[in-house]
Amino acid sequence: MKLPSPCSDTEDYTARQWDTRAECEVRQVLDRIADKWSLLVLALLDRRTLRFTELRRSIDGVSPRMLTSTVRQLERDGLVERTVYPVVPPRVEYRLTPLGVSLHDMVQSLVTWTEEHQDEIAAARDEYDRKAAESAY
Amino acid sequence: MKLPSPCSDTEDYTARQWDTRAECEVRQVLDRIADKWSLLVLALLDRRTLRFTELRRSIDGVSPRMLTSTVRQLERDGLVERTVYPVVPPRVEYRLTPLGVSLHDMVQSLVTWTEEHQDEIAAARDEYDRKAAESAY
DNA sequence: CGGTATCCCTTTAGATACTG
DNA sequence: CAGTATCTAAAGGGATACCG
Repeated sequence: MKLPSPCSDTEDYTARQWDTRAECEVRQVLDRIADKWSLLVLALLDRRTLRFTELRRSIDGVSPRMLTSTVRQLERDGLVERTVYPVVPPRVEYRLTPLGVSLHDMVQSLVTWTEEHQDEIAAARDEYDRKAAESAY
Repeated sequence: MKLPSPCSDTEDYTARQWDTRAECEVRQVLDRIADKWSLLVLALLDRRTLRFTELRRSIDGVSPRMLTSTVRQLERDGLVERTVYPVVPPRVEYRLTPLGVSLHDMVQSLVTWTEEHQDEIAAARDEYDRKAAESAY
């Protein structure tokens, strides 16, 4: 995803001027946690060290290309630590950094919010779809 | 975005079994707040009612197609309320529902997390890029 | 004013074969 | 084992013209 972002020119998120820089920090974090596999990796590495193939087997449907790309981005952002052991066959281990743990905690509270409100959302959707269906006649 | 999701088969997010249903609630909420324009709309409607054109003018670069799609999804999820006044020319107003306010609060705490850790992330990236650059030689 | 409809392009992700 | 390379498919989003 690109441009616009909930970054304000001031310190206040609710300010009226919106930043459209791709560099916006909030947007970047959001893009990271919202991508298709990052959250799974973050959760699997919670209090646990896993190797590449272990991650791959634990995440149903991920291709080696996407898993590599995902862990590399997480590593680049300082959320995951990658350790290469110079042995044959190669052994590479992944674990969360303290920053990764912190983000995982943040995500947990989003999960909690979702659990608390999923019924409301579902009800809203049902009503919306029902009204849409009846006005189609 | 599609399939996999940080939904467990149990109540516990940290459980080991991962759900790959597109219906996962967490994934749906994440997809909503991570899309390109929803967060901007949510923030602009904070404590404020705005008309379609007002939103459009406030969000730099949004096309009518995307703005319509964005507010419709937010409305369907019960986050935004859309009120049509049967006058000519038409008048349509958007405002947050209590659920929308609640999600906006949740997002605010993500913003806060990001502000608190953006220096760490930036430092990690710099180091990663620096190492990548030097190992390229 | 508040949208829809249409077309097109870019980004993202999946499949698969291959390698140090 | 832990990836990389290449190709393809699909989703997301932009531009623009038009309509009730």
